[in-house]
Amino acid sequence: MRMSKLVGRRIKEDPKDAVTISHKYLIRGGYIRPVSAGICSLLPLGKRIIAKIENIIREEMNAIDGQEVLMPVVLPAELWQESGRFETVASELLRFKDRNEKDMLLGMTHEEAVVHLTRTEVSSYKQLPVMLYQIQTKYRDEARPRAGLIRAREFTMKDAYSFHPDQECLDNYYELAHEAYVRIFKRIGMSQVVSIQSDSGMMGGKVSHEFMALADCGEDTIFISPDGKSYLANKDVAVAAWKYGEKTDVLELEKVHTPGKESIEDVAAFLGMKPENTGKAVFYVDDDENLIFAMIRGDFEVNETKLKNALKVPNLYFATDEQIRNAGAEPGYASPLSLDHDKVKIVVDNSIAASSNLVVGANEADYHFKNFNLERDLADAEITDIACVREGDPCPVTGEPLQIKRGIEVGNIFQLGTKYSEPMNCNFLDQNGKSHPMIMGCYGIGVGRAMASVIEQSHDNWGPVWPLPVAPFQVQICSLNPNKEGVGEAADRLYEELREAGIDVLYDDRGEKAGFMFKDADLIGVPFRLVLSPKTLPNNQVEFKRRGEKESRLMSRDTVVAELKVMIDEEMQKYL
RNA sequence: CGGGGUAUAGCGCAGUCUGGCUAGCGCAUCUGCUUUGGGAGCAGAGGGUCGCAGGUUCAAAUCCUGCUACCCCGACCA
Repeated sequence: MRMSKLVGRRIKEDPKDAVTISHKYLIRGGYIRPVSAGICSLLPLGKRIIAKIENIIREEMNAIDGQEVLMPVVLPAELWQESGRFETVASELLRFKDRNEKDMLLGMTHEEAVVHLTRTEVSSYKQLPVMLYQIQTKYRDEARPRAGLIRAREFTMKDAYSFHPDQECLDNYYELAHEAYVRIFKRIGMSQVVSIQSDSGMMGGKVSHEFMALADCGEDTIFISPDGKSYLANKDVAVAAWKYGEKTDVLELEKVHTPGKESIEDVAAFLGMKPENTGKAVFYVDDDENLIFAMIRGDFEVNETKLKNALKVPNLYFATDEQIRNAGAEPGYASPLSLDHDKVKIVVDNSIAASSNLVVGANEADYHFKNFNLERDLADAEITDIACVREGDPCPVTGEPLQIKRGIEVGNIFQLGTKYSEPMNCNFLDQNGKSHPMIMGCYGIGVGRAMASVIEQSHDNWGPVWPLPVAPFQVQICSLNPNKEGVGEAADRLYEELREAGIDVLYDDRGEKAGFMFKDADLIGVPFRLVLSPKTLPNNQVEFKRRGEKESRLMSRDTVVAELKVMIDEEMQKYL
């Protein structure tokens, strides 16, 4: 590619709206252009990178017997009504009507579509297991797109779906898919990707992992053991080996006057105690307005994801004061004592069960009780873990203090089970001619998000430093003073030779000032740079520099093509 | 969906408070000359529905009303 013809201008200044590194460089380098909030076009440079990422993904999916398909972006609502998701998924699903007033939607994920395909094409145990995948545009009507490609409304996704006759087969394949994902991210050149335990959310299913690119701008919070491998989990599901201290003798309940002390900190300070000597009450309601009373020790926060999973409800909302009063409790002074158990579902954290003589509300303004003990005062409560892990809490595996990191979710894998196959009648016949729903897994990768994540992890003050396997070009030629000493003609010849050698080469033939071309080259981030100039060409030499390194060195013009081929091969080996 | 901010040339901005010459600056673009090792200089040129719609006024980028879009924080997020 000749730079004089390349569409996509470089921009000298940071765009005012961009906050993250990847967003800035994707705009400044001429990789993407925004069209609307969370919607953008890919320019030639961006498209080249995306194509390389897609090909790596494709190779690895094919290597685990995946078959590539392409499903529609526009789907009929009836398909989503079969699974029930047309109603349950909220406003991220863009719905519309066609000219015949038929309900349609833009696909945001394709479980329904792939089940539709599989139930018509696959019916025997002899055909299983099978995995279908596609690389396709998805649309999610995000409430708040941000950070360029990190959270977009329209984006490219690789989504794969596997079908199995039994759980063991899925377990085995899930492991294969996990290994394929590890290879994919290594080949893309992301050095810091971890697979963590995660919540499966609206996708359903039990076992799931997220692949997180560690980056400060990431939206997800991850807890990691200090060794970086013993324990890794999303904050939504993270657990810790909490030590709650010793149980002590149960004391008599004692009502105390605590005027105006509503918060845990105020009450504890007023009574000369610590937050961990108190019990905190948090009220929620679910979609059916059932009231839920969650109780946890004062020094912890309730983890709503854990609570949702414990209650098996999709959504929880903070209860209003009115709803709390209707159940016989007093906001700010709510108590597990004297609650109407018929009107409220009670869930208690392990921390409460493990503690003695806590301060709790008295269900009466300006009063608390001392010496609450679960086993005496609330014996029938459901006890489980609904606590948020805190930084420094002991790792459940090693006991070391857990660390917090931020991550960008670039991929995820789920075991779906029969969540879709059962309601949608995706069945197969076993050896005995008996019909069973297929057991499913699904496996996603955000392609654009992966490109942005590579920049987040691989850049310097001048632009991205692309790993060779995904770089838009492998080699860039800068021709300085092309009208002197035959530099221009020599650069033309070198460009042709490199192309004939099968090397992806970008040729800056514009004859701009050196600094101008170098700045552009930095923004394009091509791994290998060759400079031809009147300074070295008369000696039959070209300058060679790796992107990201300071030092350059001279190469003989006669051997440069061969040397580059070797270097490219060696460099590619590092990512396998 | 709640809170905050912005909207003037392709990009970045000034001008708006206090209404008043032909709406300005830097970068980018085009022409010519000089330059050429980390975003060059000189000279010239093109480019605007001042987000949209109403209103006030002799006069609106500027004041008033409504709307829209975009960005940031939060809620939400397979």
